[in-house]
Amino acid sequence: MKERFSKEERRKQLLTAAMVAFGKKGYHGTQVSDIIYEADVARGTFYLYFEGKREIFDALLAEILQKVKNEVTLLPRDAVDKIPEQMMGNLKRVTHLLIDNPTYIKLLFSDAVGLDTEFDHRLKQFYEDILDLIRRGLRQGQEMGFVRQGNIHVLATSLLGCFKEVFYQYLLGTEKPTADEIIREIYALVMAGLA
Amino acid sequence: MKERFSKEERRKQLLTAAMVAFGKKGYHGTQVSDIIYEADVARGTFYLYFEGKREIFDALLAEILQKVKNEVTLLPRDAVDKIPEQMMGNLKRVTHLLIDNPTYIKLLFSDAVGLDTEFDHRLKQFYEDILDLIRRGLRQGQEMGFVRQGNIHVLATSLLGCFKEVFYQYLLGTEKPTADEIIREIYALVMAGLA
Amino acid sequence: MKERFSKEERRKQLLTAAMVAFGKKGYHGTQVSDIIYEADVARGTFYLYFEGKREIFDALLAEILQKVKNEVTLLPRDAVDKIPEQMMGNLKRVTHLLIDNPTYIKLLFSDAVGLDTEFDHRLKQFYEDILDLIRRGLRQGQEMGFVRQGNIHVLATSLLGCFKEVFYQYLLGTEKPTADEIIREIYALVMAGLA
Amino acid sequence: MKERFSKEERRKQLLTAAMVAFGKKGYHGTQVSDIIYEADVARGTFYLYFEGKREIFDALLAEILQKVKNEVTLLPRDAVDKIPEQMMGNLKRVTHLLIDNPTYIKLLFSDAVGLDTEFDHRLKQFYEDILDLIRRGLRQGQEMGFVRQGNIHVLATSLLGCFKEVFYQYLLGTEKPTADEIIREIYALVMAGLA
DNA sequence: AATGAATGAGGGTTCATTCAT
DNA sequence: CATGAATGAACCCTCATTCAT
Repeated sequence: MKERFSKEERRKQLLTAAMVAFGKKGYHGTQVSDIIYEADVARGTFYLYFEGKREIFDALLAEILQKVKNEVTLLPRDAVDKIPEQMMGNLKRVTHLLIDNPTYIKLLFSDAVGLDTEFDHRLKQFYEDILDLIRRGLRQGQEMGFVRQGNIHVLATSLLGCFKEVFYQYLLGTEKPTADEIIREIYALVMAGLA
Repeated sequence: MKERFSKEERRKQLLTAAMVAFGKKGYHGTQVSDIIYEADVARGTFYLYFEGKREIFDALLAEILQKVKNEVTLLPRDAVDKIPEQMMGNLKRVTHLLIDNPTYIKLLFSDAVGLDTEFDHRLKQFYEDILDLIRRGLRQGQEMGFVRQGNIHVLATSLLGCFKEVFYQYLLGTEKPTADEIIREIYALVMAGLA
Repeated sequence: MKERFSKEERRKQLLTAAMVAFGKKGYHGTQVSDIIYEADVARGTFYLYFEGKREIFDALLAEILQKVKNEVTLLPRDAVDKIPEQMMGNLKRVTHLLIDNPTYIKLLFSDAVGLDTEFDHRLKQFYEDILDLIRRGLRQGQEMGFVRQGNIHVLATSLLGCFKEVFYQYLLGTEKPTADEIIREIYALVMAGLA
Repeated sequence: MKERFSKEERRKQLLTAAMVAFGKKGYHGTQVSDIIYEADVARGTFYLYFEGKREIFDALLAEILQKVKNEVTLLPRDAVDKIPEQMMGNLKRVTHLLIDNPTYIKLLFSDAVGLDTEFDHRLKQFYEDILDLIRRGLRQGQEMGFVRQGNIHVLATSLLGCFKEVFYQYLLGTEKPTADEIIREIYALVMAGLA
């Protein structure tokens, strides 16, 4: 029998193990065996804390999504003229969060994608929230005159895409730009396009 | 026994069935049974044409990737001042291809992602090619002075991301912009940023 | 379309191909594909001449068993004092037949064994015939006084075993005695043993 | 859920079930389903203990071969004049082992034969060991003068063959001699034959 | 008489989940 | 609380045989 942990510790331990396991082999490539091996816990114990493989993945993603939101939802509202700085701040914080935790990138951009309809819905909701945020920023910008007119939806989506792709390529490719480079370039693109 | 087809037709028929099946339930959710049911073909027949589920998916993706490339690789080279038009053209053609075949979007942006290492490599190669193309365009733009300096890699990746995300959201979300809107907005963003 | 053969030639051609194939990989290891590839004949053609894999194997074995019997059934009957020479002759002829056609050994002692109940019966019948022959020889030997008393069944079986095992080891092992050595030794064992 | 067993017991139980199943229908005729039905165990349980059908057969044969060796390897070495008795002892013990466990005969002389190359090798090794033993006995006999000169290899093989065939016919035929008869006859053949 | 694409029953193996201890 | 042996539905793939041409 292993050392005793509080319920909460055990859960954390399993979540961590699952993150490692999923990070290595992806959702489908990971077996419950991998997780319990990583956590050094018996098979049955796993099901004491989570309903199954799917659920622990959910929990993991929920955690990550929350962490991302935490870095981002603190938006302006009052001082409208600070929007650019605020967006810059969001950009910075999320970038650092992801660069510091590459496994988050893997799970978010790889394993979570196309898992199943239910999950797609959850992911959609998450991106919807983020997009909403961006759209609000854009609209305020438009009202203040420093953002041009145009289809806000496509615009916001594009911005999100810039951001996501950089991380996706970070995961896939060999090109590993620093957080600062990423932030600077995206900000510049947003501000002035390619010109 | 079903109607007789030439080997090539049968293969096509199976590929089409597979596309439908994968499009409905995604790679992991699809069983070989689904494909042969869709194709109205016996189990053994499937294995006469493909080594297995993985291989038919590969073939399908290869086909899609090729179709995308076909719309895109026709790049400038001589008349440098036509680069913007050319990129616009690429944008247009690929957009129409994808909007006309939403299943392509699903397979490319959802099922193909995070499948396994071997496939990641293939996808990486594909995006690498596209990124290369974009980078070449950007460099020429820089030389001609209408693209500002900056980290070309991140810039190109961002542009790719704008594009991909729009389609990804097209798949996920309820917002279905028309091909024209998509093209116009991305082009505007690229040209001038948000300003 | 291949050259035309008479029915009989085609059948022979298939039997030969089957012998080669079975000889290489054994009954279970051989697929119908192997046989038709070896025979350079289409799949359907095979079933035009034989009811199936099992039947062609049967035919093959029947042929071999017959060949063996042909070398052996020519037994004495009249001139009782010639029995030793006759047995020696049988020994010689069968030995040469098998050493010259090692595939026969493989099929007889390896693939045919334990195939199924129906085949076991056929093999049993074959050995029963051979054993009968040996027993008749032994009985005559007993009457004439140069074979000692004893359980004729076990004795005959043992003699058959001597013989079979030598060939089985010929197949399995690295020790490849010549036909002459084999004949001489077994004959000596039998003779000295029965004295 | 069935009664609980120790891992070792479960393994034994499966081996026993496999022996029964293989004994009934032979290796190729037996399905994993037969084994688990016989063992009254779920499909997955089987694969918890053995890698597959082939492996459990291997284990079974290894066990039988070991049992046979156990009855036989206790050879002379010091008192050379006791060789005949020792061989007689070996003969006796193995005969009783096999007569008491007819399934062993089936597996050894029927199913194990011609299974595949890897297995042929294992079987070859087994017989090689036995043959070695017999050859050693024969050589000592030659030195002491009660075994005549001759090709030791063929001689040893023949002796092994006598023995094997008796059991093979025991399996195949209707003639079921008692252990004593078998022993007496073979011994007599060997003794008188070598004199 | 010959062909070879199509068939589909059959068999093997995996792995998420359960539950008696 | 923890354990890990047992479960069995789910799936994949093979290959002997058929039959339209």
